Amino acid sequence: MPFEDKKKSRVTLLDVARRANVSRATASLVIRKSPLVGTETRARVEEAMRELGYVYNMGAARLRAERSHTVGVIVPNLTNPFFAELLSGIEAVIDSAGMVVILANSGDLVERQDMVMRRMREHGVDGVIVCPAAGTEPAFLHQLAEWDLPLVQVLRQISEEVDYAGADYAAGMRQAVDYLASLGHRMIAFAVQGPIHSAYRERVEGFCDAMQSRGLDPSMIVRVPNQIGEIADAAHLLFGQVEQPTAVICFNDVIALGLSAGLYDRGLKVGQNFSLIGFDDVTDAEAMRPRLTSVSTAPVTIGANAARLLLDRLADPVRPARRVVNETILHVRQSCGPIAISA
Amino acid sequence: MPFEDKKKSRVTLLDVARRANVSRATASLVIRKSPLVGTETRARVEEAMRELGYVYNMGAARLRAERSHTVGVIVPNLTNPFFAELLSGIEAVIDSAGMVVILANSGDLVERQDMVMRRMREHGVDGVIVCPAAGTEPAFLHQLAEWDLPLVQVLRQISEEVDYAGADYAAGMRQAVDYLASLGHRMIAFAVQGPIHSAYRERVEGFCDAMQSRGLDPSMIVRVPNQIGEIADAAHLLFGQVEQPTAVICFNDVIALGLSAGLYDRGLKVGQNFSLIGFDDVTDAEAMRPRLTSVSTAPVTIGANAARLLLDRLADPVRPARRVVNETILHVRQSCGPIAISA
DNA sequence: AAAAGCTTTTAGATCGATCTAAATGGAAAG
DNA sequence: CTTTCCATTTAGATCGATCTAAAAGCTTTT
Repeated sequence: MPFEDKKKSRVTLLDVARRANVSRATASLVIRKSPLVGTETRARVEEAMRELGYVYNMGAARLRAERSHTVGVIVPNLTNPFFAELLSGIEAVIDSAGMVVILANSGDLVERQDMVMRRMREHGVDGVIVCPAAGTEPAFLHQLAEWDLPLVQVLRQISEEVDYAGADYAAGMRQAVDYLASLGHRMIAFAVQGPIHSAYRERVEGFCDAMQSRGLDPSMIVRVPNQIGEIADAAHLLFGQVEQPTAVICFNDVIALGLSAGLYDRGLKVGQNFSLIGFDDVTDAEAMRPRLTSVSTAPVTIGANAARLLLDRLADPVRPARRVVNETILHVRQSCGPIAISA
Repeated sequence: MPFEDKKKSRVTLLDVARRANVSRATASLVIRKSPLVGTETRARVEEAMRELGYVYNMGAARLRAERSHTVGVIVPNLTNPFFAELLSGIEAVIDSAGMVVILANSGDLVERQDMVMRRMREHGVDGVIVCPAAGTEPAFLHQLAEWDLPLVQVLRQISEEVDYAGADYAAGMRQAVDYLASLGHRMIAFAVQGPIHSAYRERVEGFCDAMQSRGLDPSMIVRVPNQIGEIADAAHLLFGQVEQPTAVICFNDVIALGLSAGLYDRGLKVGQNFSLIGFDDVTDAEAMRPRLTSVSTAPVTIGANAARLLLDRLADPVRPARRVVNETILHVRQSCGPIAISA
């Protein structure tokens, strides 16, 4: 049994350098793939690294070089599959750039967001991708700029002067309204949910604009509960008004799933005597019956866009702010039918 | 305009110390809440920190103190809502311990898992929570132990000598089988999917044991496609055999959702002339129609358990390995009915 | 043979915290 | 009045990399 085992716990660059008969500085150049070192020397150092099982120490490197190869990501809610997909897109791009993601959940609370942001700074992240909690002030983002912390907003936009990646929600709403109108619907409701933020407003305004430009009444906006199990029971809200809708557009697919169940409970046949459109087009849409027609916002793509935006910003901190707004696509399936049958 | 702005980019502990008329060492003690410093001194230092807008530099601290307050989390697939919930449970506990999560996606590929693990080591994580990719060798985990990297397995277990947090899948299967049997079902199928790992085997074995102990035939195991859209079309696989099942247990809720659609397409009424049980009980289960009876595995809780296991391990690196296995709960809703009606 | 111009290598300072071991000051004990 | 003891405070080394500026080897010119 070798007694020299626990002696030196960590193999350092100095150990590698000694083994390869070069200086610490040269070994450092090899790691960083500098073109300055000779081919033969490089090979010798790499060999030594292998033999000793050397592991690069980011922490030490960061201290000197002021780059941590670390990106903070702050989302309001991890449980929501939509954010999980977003995160997946971010992670893939950040990973392929050789960096890692430090994750945090703001719970859509500005105070927690402040805390989390502080922690990110303490950990020395190179930049942050954040889906701002509802109620975030523009001052918050500008504060970060003040601190020289590169930042990208995703899904929700608070400030025009900061990079942003999202989807064209208003256009998505127009696609949904246009499609329903083309089927003859005139009484179209909009079922909304959750905290109020830019993405929320864009969808509501998109809905109103699209309705009004066709001479339709955009006032049938109903709020449904946040708990998925309670949405079905809220279907009656659609029919409390004087005018009865023949179709409903949902703020997201989860609402669509819930309302679909609620309409079923009331004996209505979705796709036949009532039409339903979802928003986001998460994977479940394909598995619903009838298959859900939904406006796809491609969260994975948005995440990837946000990550690329941040990488570009890191490369050039003074470039002007950019906005990458993804086109939405109306995915027509079976949950809508012509008004003729509906009536 | 003040010209002294860009001079000193970062406020260091030394700046704070000077401002408070103490030494760097004392200021350091204040940050770490050491009881050694006098009350008056502590107040003065804290005041100075506030005035200067001091931000703690983890990177520097870690270099000296050998603790990064960072935990690596490796999951095979972020897109899956189940893992998103798991992650959410982990994040909550890690966060409340004042640490942060570094996230990585192995894509269920052992080579990527190796890469990702290396990166975690480079970043100096204090420990790792990993849901091992299918096909991970026990040697892999022991290697990590060799490196003194504290580790917790979650959801899937590769080695008995390493902490593990999961659910009692076999018991969950027994609950499902017992329930269906109590309704009179004797021909029960099991629809499975995905890569083969310990959680997969535990469910299959649990199913077989439960069936056999009741004298039932456990051979009706069918594999369905991974793509959610294709599952519905695979419903016919259930009826290709000589013996026709009257009920099916699904490996997870996604399959249940898909098969439910497929059964609907074939004109079968789930809960009336065919029974269906899901597994995991993700939030969608409540919104399906008929409401899905499902075995709950509480991923958020499992995640929290894993995180606590890791924290305990960090506190005491030599304690014996523990296993925290969560009880499953059969959540009865409406997707199952007695055999009498089924037949 | 010396000077100039490359390419490659290196010593030593440095990043911002923590740790060790010792110093300081004041109160209590002798 | 000295000595001991306790509570605070501190100087200086240290963690493991990177950076700067200069040195060491080369070849090529003059």
